[in-house]
Amino acid sequence: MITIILAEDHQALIDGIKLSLENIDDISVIGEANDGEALVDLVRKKQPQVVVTDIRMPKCDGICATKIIKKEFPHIKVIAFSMFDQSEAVNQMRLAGASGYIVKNSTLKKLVEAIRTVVKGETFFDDAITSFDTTSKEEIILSSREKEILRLIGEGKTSQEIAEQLFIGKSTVDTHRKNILKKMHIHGKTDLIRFAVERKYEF
Amino acid sequence: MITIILAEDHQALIDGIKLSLENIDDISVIGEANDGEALVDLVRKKQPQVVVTDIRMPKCDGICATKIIKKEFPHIKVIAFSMFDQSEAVNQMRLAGASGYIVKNSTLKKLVEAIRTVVKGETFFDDAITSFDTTSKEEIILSSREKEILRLIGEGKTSQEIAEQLFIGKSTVDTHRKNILKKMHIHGKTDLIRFAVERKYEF
DNA sequence: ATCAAAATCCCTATTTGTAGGGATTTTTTT
DNA sequence: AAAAAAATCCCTACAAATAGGGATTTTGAT
Repeated sequence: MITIILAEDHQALIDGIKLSLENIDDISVIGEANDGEALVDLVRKKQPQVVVTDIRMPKCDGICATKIIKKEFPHIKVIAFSMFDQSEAVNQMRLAGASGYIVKNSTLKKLVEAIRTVVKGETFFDDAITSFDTTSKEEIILSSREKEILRLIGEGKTSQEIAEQLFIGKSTVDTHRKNILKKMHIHGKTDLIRFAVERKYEF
Repeated sequence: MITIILAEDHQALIDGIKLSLENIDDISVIGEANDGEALVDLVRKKQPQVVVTDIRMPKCDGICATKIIKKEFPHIKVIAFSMFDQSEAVNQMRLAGASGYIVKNSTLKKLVEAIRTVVKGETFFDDAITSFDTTSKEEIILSSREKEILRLIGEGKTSQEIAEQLFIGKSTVDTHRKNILKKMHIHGKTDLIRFAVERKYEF
């Protein structure tokens, strides 16, 4: 019997997946969580064989949760379950230690296949994943100040407004902005905002 | 027996909802679609009592599909099922003729409740919907050129690049930009991009 | 054929962001 | 205590977007 824990901030999706997996004899859902922190706590308590987690989640995202889980329990397999085909996110999950990645608009059959594959020690990456750079070893780590500023950018604030809110100079905000762009290999405000919007959960 | 059709571009979610509803005696899922066009076709063929549809969908979004359905079959109730609490989207769905609105991270119980409520002729709007302007009667209708430009803005293109791609002047693009901002009561590029990104399906 | 809407273009001015460079101070880690 | 990382600030220059104004042409519908 394969024991798994589901993490996903949309309860309807959890309910749906759980119900579907009830018909699968060799898989048992032993827990569920709606955010990263709850997931990590639950994993510590129940120690499942596989964790299926969304990437975008409140409190501590899938990447963050995976890092903690893999550090404490290297044998537990993690499968990322994402809404979008974001190559950067895939890569970050891979670096965090995830063994599989499937997009949400795939069928539940694929999920079952992925679960069975990772428990065998193999990896399972969805065909739908267009491009992910297996060569890249660099981890994008934003400092807390950078995350804070990125969040405010995503909220639509200008550098000037952010500076006033944080009681720092506009030049400082601009510098952080530049560093964020550099770290993420991004050019232009659109990509920055897209990034901020797509990651509009807690950083 | 309440007959319903589900429309949602994420198959996993459809599978989950369908399975959950199988245990509900008075509700029967008689069809499913992954995009707006397929939904409208299916509704014409099967004429369900209720349509539960995502807003963000390929080809013809939930708003567009709802308008067509309500025009051809005013008696069919439509419930919007959205990922986000976007007040603008809620309002547009309401104007298009939707009888209900629930966010996806609510439980399936709420969905069942919503379905039973709308068949009685009542409306069901999720408590999670923070603010939606019931007074506003204005429908935001972007012209096809404006939609095209909004899409390109969302892809990260600058006015200059858009102008070159469409073989028009930069000033024209700027004018369209201004008109889009005005029509949507939006200020600043961030909101514009947020809008474009959140609506990154076909317009 | 006429009217309205859509699409096209230009002007000025201001604000905001990007891209380089450099520099200091504070905090954290080793 | 020394090294590394994070956070702070400033400079110049250029590109891009916003906001106001006005104007013409094309297209679609009655």
